[in-house]
Formats: sequence, C-alpha cells, structure tokens
Amino acid sequence: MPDRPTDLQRVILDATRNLLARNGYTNLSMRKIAKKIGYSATTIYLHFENKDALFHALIDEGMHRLYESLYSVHTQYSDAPVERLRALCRQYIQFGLDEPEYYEVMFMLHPEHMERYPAAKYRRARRNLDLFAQALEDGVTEGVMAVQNSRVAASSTWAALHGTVTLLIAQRVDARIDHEAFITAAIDQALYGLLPRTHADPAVPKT
Amino acid sequence: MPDRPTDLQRVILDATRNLLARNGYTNLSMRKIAKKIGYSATTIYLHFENKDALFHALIDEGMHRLYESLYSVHTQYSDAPVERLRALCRQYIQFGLDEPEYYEVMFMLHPEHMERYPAAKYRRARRNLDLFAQALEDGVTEGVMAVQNSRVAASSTWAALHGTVTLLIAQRVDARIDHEAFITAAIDQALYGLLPRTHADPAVPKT
Amino acid sequence: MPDRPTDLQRVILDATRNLLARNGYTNLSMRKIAKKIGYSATTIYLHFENKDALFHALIDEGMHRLYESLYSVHTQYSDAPVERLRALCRQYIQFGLDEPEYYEVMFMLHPEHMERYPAAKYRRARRNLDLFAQALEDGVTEGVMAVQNSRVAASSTWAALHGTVTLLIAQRVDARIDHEAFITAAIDQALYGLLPRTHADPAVPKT
Amino acid sequence: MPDRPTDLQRVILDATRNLLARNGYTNLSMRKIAKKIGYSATTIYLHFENKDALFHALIDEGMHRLYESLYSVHTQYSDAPVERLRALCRQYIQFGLDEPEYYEVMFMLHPEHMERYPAAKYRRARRNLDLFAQALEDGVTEGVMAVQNSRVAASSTWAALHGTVTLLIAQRVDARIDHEAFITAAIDQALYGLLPRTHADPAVPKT
DNA sequence: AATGAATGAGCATTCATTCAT
DNA sequence: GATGAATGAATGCTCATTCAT
Repeated sequence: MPDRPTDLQRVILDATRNLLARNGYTNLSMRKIAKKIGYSATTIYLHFENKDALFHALIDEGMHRLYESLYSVHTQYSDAPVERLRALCRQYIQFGLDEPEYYEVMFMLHPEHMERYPAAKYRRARRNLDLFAQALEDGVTEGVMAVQNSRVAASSTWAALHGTVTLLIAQRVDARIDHEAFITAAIDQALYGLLPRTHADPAVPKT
Repeated sequence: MPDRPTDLQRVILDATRNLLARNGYTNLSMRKIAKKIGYSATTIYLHFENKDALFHALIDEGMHRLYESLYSVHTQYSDAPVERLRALCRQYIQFGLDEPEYYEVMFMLHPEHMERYPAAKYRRARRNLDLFAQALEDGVTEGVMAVQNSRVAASSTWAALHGTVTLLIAQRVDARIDHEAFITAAIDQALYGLLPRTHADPAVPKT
Repeated sequence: MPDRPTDLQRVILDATRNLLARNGYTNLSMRKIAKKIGYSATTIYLHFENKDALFHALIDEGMHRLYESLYSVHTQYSDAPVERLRALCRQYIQFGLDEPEYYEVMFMLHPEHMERYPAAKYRRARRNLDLFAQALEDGVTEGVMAVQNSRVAASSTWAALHGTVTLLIAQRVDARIDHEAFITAAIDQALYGLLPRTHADPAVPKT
Repeated sequence: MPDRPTDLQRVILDATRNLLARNGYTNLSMRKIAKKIGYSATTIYLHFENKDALFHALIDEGMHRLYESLYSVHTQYSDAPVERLRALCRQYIQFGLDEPEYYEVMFMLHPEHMERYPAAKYRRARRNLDLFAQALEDGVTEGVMAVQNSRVAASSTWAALHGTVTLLIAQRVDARIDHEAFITAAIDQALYGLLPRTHADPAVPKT
C-alpha cells in the first residue's frame, strides 16, 4: 500500500501554527508559509480559499485540541466536581501557556479579524465552556458549590482564566511576581469564589 | 465662546484611538489616520515623532484617565476596604466598557507593540494596580480579607476583571447571557475568593 | 528566428543601467525602473532580491565585460609589454567612453553604495587591474619599463586613466580641447612616466 | 562697535559642509541643516533660493579655497616650474583628501546635479586649471618640460590627479597599498611623463 | 528676518491574490 | 495538483518646498 499523498492541508496548518508561534501574527504571510512548506504560495490557495479560511481552520483545530484536553480532565475527575473544576482551570491555563500563539489566534485576535468566523464553528467552540458549566452544575447538585446560574458562572470563571492567560502571554504581569504563584492565586480566587458560604462567614455588602 | 485653534494633537489622538478600536492595530496606518482627520499623513509627523510615539501617547492618556477614575473611588471609600475593592472592580470594568477604545489600546494590543513602551511610563501605568493592592492590604489589616500576598492578589483580581472586560469588548460572551449579570457574577466571584473563611474547605485541595 | 520569451532580468538590468547613467544613483528608484520597463515595481523583486542585488549584478556584469575587452588586448600583445600597456590604456578609456553607463555604475558611484559590494565580487573586479600589473612586470623584466612596485604603478596608471574617463564622461574637460588629443596626451603622459630614464633628472626633486 | 549680525549665509554653508563631510551627500537634507544651525528649515530659504543654489554656493566656495591654496603654491615656487608643478599636484591631492566631501561636491557629483551650475561660476573654477597650464608653459619656456599643448597637458595632468583623489576618496585603492606611496607614484608618473626625453631614452611606439 | 504648519511626491519593500499554463 | 509571473494596494517615513503670519 503506497503512502497516501501527503495531506497538504495538514502540512500547511502545522507550518502556519509553527510560524505563528515563532514570529507572531503580524509577521505571518502566505509567502512565508509557502516557503516553509516548500511549495509555491499559489499552492496554498488550492487548499484554503484565502488567508481568512486558513485562519479559521486553525482556530477550529485549536478549539478541538482544547476540547480534547479539557475533556480528558472532565472524564478523569468525573465524580469530584470541585477537583474537576480546579483541574479544568489548570488545564485551560496550561493550554494557553503551552501554545500561546494558538491561544492568541483563538481568543486574542481583534474581533474585526473574526467577523467572518462562521457561526457553526462558533458553536463547536462553545462546547469547551460547557465542560465548565457541567462541573458547576455537578458541584451545585452535590452541594459543594453555590452559584445562581451555571452558565453565567461558567462564563465568569472563564473570564478569570482568560484574563490570567492573557496577561501572562502579553507579559503584563509584574515581573517581580512568580508566574506559578500568580496562576495558583488566580485559580484559588476563582474557585473559592464559587464555594458555598457558611453563616459564620462575614457578610459581604452588595453594590 | 470662540473655537480655540484646533488642537491637532488632540484630534489625531482621538482619531487614532477610534480607528484602533474599530480595526485593530494591524489595520491602522498613518495614512488612514490622516485621511480620517482630513490632513496629509506628513502632518501627523509634525505632532508625533512616529507611529510608536503616537501610540504611546494614547496609552499614557488612557492610563491617566483610568487612574483618575479609580482614584476617585479610592478616596470615596477610604475606610471600607471591601466596599472599596468592590467599587474599584466595578469602576475598572465600567471604564473598560465606557471607553473600549482606550481599553483596547491600553491592554488588548499585541505584546509586540508593548515591548517598546518606555519603562518610565510603565511605572505610571502600574499605579492603577497599586490601588487594588492598597485595598487588599487595608482589608487584611482590618481582618476582612485573607490574602497571602497583596501584590499577587491584586494581580489575580486584575486578571479576573481584565478577562471580564476583554470578553465583553470582544463580544465573546454567550449572547444569551445578560451582561450585567455576568459582570456582577465576575466581581462577586473575585471578591468572595478573597474573603476570609471560617474553616478550610476540605473540598478544595491545594494544587 | 522566433523571439525568445523576454528575459526580464536582462531588460531590468539594461533599464537600470540606463537610468543610472542618466540620472545618477540618488535619482534611481525601483518605481522608475518599473515604469521604464513597463512592469510593476513588484515584478522587479521577482528577479532581484532588492535594490542592492540589482545594483551589484550590474557592477558584476560591467566588470566582466571590461575584463573581456582588456583580456583580448592582453593576449594580442603578449610579447610586447609597452605596446600592450598602451593598448590596455586605450582599451580601458575606450570602454569607459563606449559604455559610459556601465562605467558610471562600476566606478563613479558614491562609495557608500560600494561598501556593500560583496568581497568575492571585488576580487573578480580586481583581475582587471592585474592585467596592468602584469604588463608592467613584463616590461620591467624586459628592461623597457622602470617601476619600483608593479602593483602601485598599476594603480597609479589606473588612476590616470580613471581620471581621464571620468572627466570625459562628466563633461568636465574644457570644451575647447579635442577629446582625442586629450586622451592621447593622458596615455602618453602615463606611459612616458613609466619608462626608464638614462639619467636621473635633477630638476625633479623627490618629495 | 557692535557685533555684526551673524552672517547666516556663512553659518549655513559651514553647517552644510560639515554635515556633508559627516554623513555624505545622500543623507543631507534641508531639515538636517536647519536643525544643525538651530534655525527653522524655512529660514534657509531666506538665504538660498533652494537646495541647488546652496550647493552651487558651496561649490563656488570650494573652488575659491582650492584656488587660494594652489595660488599660494604658485607664488611660492614662482621661478621653478618643475618644483612648482610638483607642489601644485601635491596641494591638489591634499585638498581633496583634507576635504573629501567638499571635493565630492565640487568634482564627483553626478553631472545631472550640476546641470544648472551657472556658466559664470564655471569660469572661475577653470582658473585653477590655469595655474597648472602656467607652470607647464613656464617649464617649456625654460626647457625643462616638453609638452605640445599646455592646455591639453594641464588637463591630462589634472585627470591624473583627479583620478588619484577620486580613487582614494572612494576607497577603491587596493587596501594593501600604502596611500602615500600611491600618491607619490601618481605624481611622479605624471611629472616624468612631462619631462623632455633625450635621444638616449628608448623609443616609444605610437599607437 | 524668521517661523510653524502643512503638503504632495517620493522611497524600498511586503502583501494577498490572480491568472495562464 | 502545482506553479511562475505578475500586480495593485499598502506600509512607515523623509524630502524640498510653500504659505500665511
């Protein structure tokens, strides 16, 4: 059985991600991708309609990867919602730090760039958030978490994680702060904020 | 009241901020700014040394505005750290939503463009974070908050707020979620996570 | 005989050389070349990496042509060093006048633009001078020339020829002077200056 | 007696020459001159019609300086034509090396730049050559030189000197050659070429 | 005599994309 | 499938010069 013809689409995506990680979004061009894969620039257009489409495919793939990595956590801690949530948070942040330029394309690119990102793909992206919501619901069911609306809480938790990853990637965190300490603090703060409060806890004024 | 002679520097800054928020940094060009203000591109160079300088002036300005708005909160709630912190969070998010253009320039642009931001200006920018750290320290002193390191906690709190603002500005929050509910949830989660607890929660293992 | 598909590289080189000689380096631009050849400026970059590369190719070519023309003289007068040297001088000047465009690019442009001329190519360029040095050495061997250092003498001879060509090309020679007379005078003066003298002339003090 | 108001024309010329020497012709701009003298760019136009005029004034001045320096030699050796000629050659080359960018503006700029150089000024420039011609004529009269046409010989001598200066300024002389040796060789060669030949000297074939 | 404000033209280079083959 | 040739538009920036004051 002969080698299947190389899946060039695959090769292009890998090269793109690679270049992205090395040189950032601004310095990426079709020509450079072409050069990297040893094909002519024109060839890329045989596999992706245009730069946008290539990027969307990349985002898709990133979402998928993120989902896989979160899902494995999900199953691993299926019966311990709090641990599961903590692990999900860890995993999310880890993903962002492991593949920062991936993360950037997925979540940090200017909206203007993403306007044309097809709605169908958006839906798939949202499955990631569902894993968080699920953990929260399970936590509430078991009485170990207290949230009013799991979807809202999932989003606010995501916000905390997203902010954490974002500041780290953009190197906006005070240089004197240890990254690991920062990450742990961020996760703890988010998690503690979801735990049920006992009557012994001090009252918190609402705004 | 007669029109003062147009302060072109001002006009340029406003136009730039506007374009930046609308189209992102990648799509910003001196020519576009020029076109928008109805002057030649060359004229911009009469008022700003180069693109970077223009850009940095914009960040500076934003940082200053943010500081003013946070500082007024700071003084208003000077003797109630928890309320003050909550108000600071509110105010931070509000600033981001009121002035998304400034916020984007200040905190959402690609790190690559931040690298050249002069250290001296950076220091001024950090004063904003200090107000959060101060509130945390005061809270700890009064025994109404529990954090190990106020600087780290200030950063993790900032991360939560930054994530919140960012997702809102980029319109990445699920359309079915009410923004106000989302914001409140985010702030509550961050705040609750900082309060002292009567007993360590066994359900939350240390990472 | 059918037209070969246009060799654009060739066309670009010719156009560039032409413009260069007409307007000087300062006034040469990729756009102008493009306009002259009826292609877009971008197209030039398909054939030359950048302005420098284009420029160096031109120099290379000129050096090669000059060498060919000098070398044919070299072989023709292989056993008569004085006649050979005279012919080399003639040929050198003739080359400058026949191909002023090449000559300008090769020898009259501002040093600033030569600095980047690759060392390897420099070496090839120097072969031209070697033909003069060779003639001098042969002349000394045969006792028909008297020079202390053939390399130095080759250079000073070159200087005389270069000055001659340069002044002619730049039209700096007094209009009342016949060019042919000027050229002959220049060559004679250079040659006579290299011949052995029967007695040291007391009127010429050493510097 | 109060200070005369600063002769700005003078100041501008000095600054220009200075910048020229430091950064070369290509990097010279009206703005930079203005900055250097601490006046606005506009001010320069009050004293020179345009860049061309400024340059022409500079050339004028250079020609004048050269003349002064050659003339002092002329008077110093008034009764020894050969020594005088040698000293004139030395002085000419020295001038070129002492003020290379001056020399460049005067003699090496692309003709296209000089097209508009007024004829009247050209005449003044030619006086420099006259000093050489005079020396030659005196030499012939005294029987210590042999030239057919002093104007032609002056030009061919100038060509040799010009070539020498030019190659040195452009750094085109082989790096292994000592400059002083090169200069001496060039002058000697030019001078020897002008001396009368005795019957004992070997015959030189005419081309 | 001096200037600040302004500009159109120009620069080398890069880019995403198209088209004929 | 794949490509070489080509391009129009765009980029940040500099320049000589003008004009109203």
